[in-house]
Amino acid sequence: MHKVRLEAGIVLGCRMKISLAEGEPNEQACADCAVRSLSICAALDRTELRELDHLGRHVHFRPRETVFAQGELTESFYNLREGVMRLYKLLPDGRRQIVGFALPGDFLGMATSARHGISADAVGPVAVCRFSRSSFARFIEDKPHLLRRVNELLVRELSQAQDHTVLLGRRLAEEKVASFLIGWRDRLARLGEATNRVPLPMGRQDVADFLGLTIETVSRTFTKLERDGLIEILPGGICLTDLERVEALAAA
Amino acid sequence: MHKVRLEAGIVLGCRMKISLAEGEPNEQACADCAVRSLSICAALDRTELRELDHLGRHVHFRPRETVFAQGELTESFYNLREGVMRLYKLLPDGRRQIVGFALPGDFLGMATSARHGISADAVGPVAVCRFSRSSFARFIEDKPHLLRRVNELLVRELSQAQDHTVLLGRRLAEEKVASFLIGWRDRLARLGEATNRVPLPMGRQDVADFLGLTIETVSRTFTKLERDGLIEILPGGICLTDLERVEALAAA
DNA sequence: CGGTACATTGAGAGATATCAACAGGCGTGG
DNA sequence: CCACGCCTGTTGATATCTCTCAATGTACCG
Repeated sequence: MHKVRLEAGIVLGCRMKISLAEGEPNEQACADCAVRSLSICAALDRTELRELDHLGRHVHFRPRETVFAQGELTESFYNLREGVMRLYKLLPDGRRQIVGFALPGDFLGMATSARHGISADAVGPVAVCRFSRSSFARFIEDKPHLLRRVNELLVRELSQAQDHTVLLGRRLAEEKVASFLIGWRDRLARLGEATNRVPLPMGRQDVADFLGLTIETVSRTFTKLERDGLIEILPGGICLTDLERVEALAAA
Repeated sequence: MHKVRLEAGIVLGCRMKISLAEGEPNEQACADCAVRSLSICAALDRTELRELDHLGRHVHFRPRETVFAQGELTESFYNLREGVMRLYKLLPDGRRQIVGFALPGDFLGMATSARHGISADAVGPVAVCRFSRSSFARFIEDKPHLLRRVNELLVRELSQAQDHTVLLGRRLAEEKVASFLIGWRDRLARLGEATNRVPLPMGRQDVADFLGLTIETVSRTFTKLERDGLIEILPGGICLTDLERVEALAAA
């Protein structure tokens, strides 16, 4: 049996053209943005998009680079255009909890307080649109449709966080892993990658820190699911061999 | 040593005058609302408050009564005026995870989808302001200041959810309990009850379901913290005897 | 005073963590 | 082209925390 590495598509940012520029002017207009329909920008009309062009700066990050960190002053907001990001919190003794993975279209960095409550860094190569907090605040201030859009995204995020809460508090390792695979697959599906082959651009440690497990338990659980015929472990991802049973576990 | 029952103040809704009315007209105007400064209503001017008077209905719930349930159509939003509510999710097999406790000023029921993602019921007697979803949507639609206020509350809730996520995924039972006590105390403090005596209107099972533990573990952990001199267990609540050490545990 | 619901305590089981060893892929450099 | 080292992932043996099951205790209420 020959296993092919799961190639993540464009949304996961696996095309390796990386620029190191720190805030190049937007060579590409918002009007042509690939993730516009997914992001907060979906709420904007042509004029507003042109205005936004001047506010945002395209920035690229290499794998493992930090975009912003817990405790830092909130000076910018970010619209993720390409790639995957880890959002996490650290305890003083180094324990880490990943609160979520960000995908293209996600809007990051919102905070009531002056400082970021979480850290965010790039899983693979990442491209974002960066906005200065103050100018973005001015831009959004009097645009009810944009405010409603932000609202909508926040409610969705909150709902996701609540689901995650149930997973962490009340599910067994096997259910956590299955639930993660299904959830991740569904999110990718909304971006256009819809198969039962789920690319996992993040490593096992990331999965563990997301699910509140150790890396060993995640590894063992994957292996068990494979032995039981629910999944197949491929380099770079997972194939959901028996989708029904994985979904059953995830719902349990 | 004589232990006095911890009396929760007005915010916890322990004054037992309960009306069973199903949507009485607002006998009391929004302008005089005790929780206005805490709620989304803080963003409204006098005219808007009068308008809101006509949209909201005062409704009371008895202990354990359900305000809305997971899966139900989202027909109303709720502004909690008095009392404490449990917000939770159930797994098909009955496991329960409490995602949060609501206090006066909290705005409940927001959902992107047509159905509620969580259930909410009254811990003790509860008083809410109920708004029809559609009329509230119409009211808020073109009011940027109100939309910004809602965003602010959502961001705060999201941040709380993320903290909860870390607690569930990466903390030991002792840290969870300490963290819960500190967090609950801080929230009550913002409502005006600021002592080291923390009333706990919810039962042990609720605490357990909030912290992702069993009732026995919560009980044992309380007992251990008391034996170690960090807290004193009182009927109806907890006294933080050694605040420093409890906070150290909570931060850990 | 008995009943019921809630809380505490104990003993043992079980799930996951920890510690440790090993395997495989990949890039570097000889 | 192969050898080496590094990083990531897997597997095994044991420890530990929390759960489960069961009994007991306690407050509240009719």
